[in-house]
Amino acid sequence: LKISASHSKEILSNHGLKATHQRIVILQALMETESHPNAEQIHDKIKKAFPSISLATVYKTLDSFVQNNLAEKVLTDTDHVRYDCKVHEHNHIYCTNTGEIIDYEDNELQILIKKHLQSKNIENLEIEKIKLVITGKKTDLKQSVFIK
Amino acid sequence: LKISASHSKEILSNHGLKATHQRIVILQALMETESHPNAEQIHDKIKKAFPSISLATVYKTLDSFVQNNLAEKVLTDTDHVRYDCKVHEHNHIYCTNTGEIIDYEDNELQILIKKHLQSKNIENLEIEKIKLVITGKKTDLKQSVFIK
DNA sequence: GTTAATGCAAACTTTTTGCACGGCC
DNA sequence: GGCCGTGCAAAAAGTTTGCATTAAC
Repeated sequence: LKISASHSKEILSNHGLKATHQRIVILQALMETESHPNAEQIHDKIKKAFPSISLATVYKTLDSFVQNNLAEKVLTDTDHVRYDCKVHEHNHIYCTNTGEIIDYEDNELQILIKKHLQSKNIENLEIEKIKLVITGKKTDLKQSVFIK
Repeated sequence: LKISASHSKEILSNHGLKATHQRIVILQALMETESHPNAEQIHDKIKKAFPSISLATVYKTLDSFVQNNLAEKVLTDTDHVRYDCKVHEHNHIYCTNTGEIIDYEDNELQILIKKHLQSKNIENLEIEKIKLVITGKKTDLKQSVFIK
């Protein structure tokens, strides 16, 4: 999802963040990268157009995005933290062939699971969100997973 | 789940791993720790009774457990790798208050989700396993989450 | 006896921190 | 102009590696 600098600026303001050049560019990069990048990948991507930007700033900025509900950390089975622009509750498919993390949106599924959990009535737990993690292999590597 | 040294030894052999003193003790520690520890926590726990054990060995051993399907890495939203004894497919509850990872087993749920995914017929994906991650807060911190 | 695992220390990778400087509101 | 964000470099945290020693089968 490509967004303009002014739109990025607007999103930052709406989330109570000062719209610095660095944050504008990092948010743009995060929103237009589908692959759930880590801090270093975002830094690499931005450096071409903005060579002075520091990796430490990317770390700090991504942290501030998470604090302000603009992004969330993605759980991986390696030890690396990756980021996902927070749009709405969605699930992830981990491809064990390629290491990709693919978004899987399925509102019906979300409702199905929540209904089930409600019926189970888990005591002493206030559920904030749920996420299904599907691990598998893309069988046709030349082609993206097609979500019906 | 407490297990004896001889039982631990047996499990290791059954998984094709040489039953060294270190591995026996690490497996015992992992099985009896409900909190999904990381390498350092396991090392700390073992050191009391086995002061010469090296942290590097704990890392190597946990890796070998994962390779041999005795354990699996747990995905956290921090950057730390934690471990879970591999028993069977199960879900996790992350408590945002305490940082705990609590197992949630619910076979009905597993079946429900799988049926749904089958009906959705996701193309080009061979599903290996699914795991639901529930994020929430334990409302009564003095008491453990009770799974009905 | 042979082969593989362990312990140590050093290296490496990823992330965080402190502080002086600069830019946004 | 005041305050917060940034860049730099150094430190910290977490994990891996190489190699000589030791233990399992």
